[in-house]
Amino acid sequence: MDAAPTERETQILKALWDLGEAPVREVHAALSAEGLHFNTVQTQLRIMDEKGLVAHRREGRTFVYRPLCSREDLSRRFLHKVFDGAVGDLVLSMVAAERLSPDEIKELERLVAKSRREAGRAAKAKSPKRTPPKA
Amino acid sequence: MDAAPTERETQILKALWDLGEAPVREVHAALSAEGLHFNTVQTQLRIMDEKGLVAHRREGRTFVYRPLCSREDLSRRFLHKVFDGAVGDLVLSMVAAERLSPDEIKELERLVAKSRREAGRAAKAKSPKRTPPKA
DNA sequence: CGCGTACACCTAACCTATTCGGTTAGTTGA
DNA sequence: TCAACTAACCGAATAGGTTAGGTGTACGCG
Repeated sequence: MDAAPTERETQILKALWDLGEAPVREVHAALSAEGLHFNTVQTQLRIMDEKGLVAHRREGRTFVYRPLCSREDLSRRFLHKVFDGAVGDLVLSMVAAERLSPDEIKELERLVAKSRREAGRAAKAKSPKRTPPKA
Repeated sequence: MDAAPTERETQILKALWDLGEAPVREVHAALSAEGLHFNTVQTQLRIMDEKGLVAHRREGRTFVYRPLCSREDLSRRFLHKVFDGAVGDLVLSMVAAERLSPDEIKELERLVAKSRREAGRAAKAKSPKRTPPKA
């Protein structure tokens, strides 16, 4: 995906991240809190398909959609748009903005330490991991 | 600011974050790479003013603008929009998306450790901090 | 076969974002 | 005082996002 998802599209992507892969009906159901018309969701998905944000396959007579844009993609986009790629600044900003509790900060330390350990290995392997589900 | 800045508005905000405070002319100059018409920038700033994304004061005959929306604000918005507020997930995602070098990871560790140290103190004090630049 | 349901597809309507052209009105220097 | 400059203000034209109403078709059922 090259195009940046709009607000609504992001919402739909979120539903797909949870569902992994789903027909319009399920996406619509997952977004029921929004009170959108079925056709609205269907149209959005078709547009997102054209944009390359999602892909679909036929399952009998219905289309089953799956996301082509991950949270990482959005994170990267945001990072460069707002922080010009300075990860450190983003994290600092996060900590400042979210008033993390000591527990949360410990958790962060743990995560960072873990990724440090994995960094060495990942250099050689392909580091799969974060590719969304696939039913 | 309640409204989310659009793409262009984010770009203008970035210029203001760097400039701290500036008249249209300077913002326009800072965005010269975009080849925008002066009036375009001026109009955008007026709209952003109405939206509450920036504020202005008179300096003789010209308006001097300053940002009312910080990087933290956008970070928070993004965090909740995409990760439902899970900071840890965001950081993980960042690390995955940006292929951080061991050095960068060490830097992150340092930042997190520092904020941990500050968290203790901030608990008792009022934790000011949150006021952006001021020329 | 005739009907209701479920779905893909098309299109219209509306709203917002984005970009400028044109106008008006202070300021300055000749 | 007038011409040139600069900046605020107004409005229009275009594009894209968002929503939903219709149409046509395949499917299962009495």
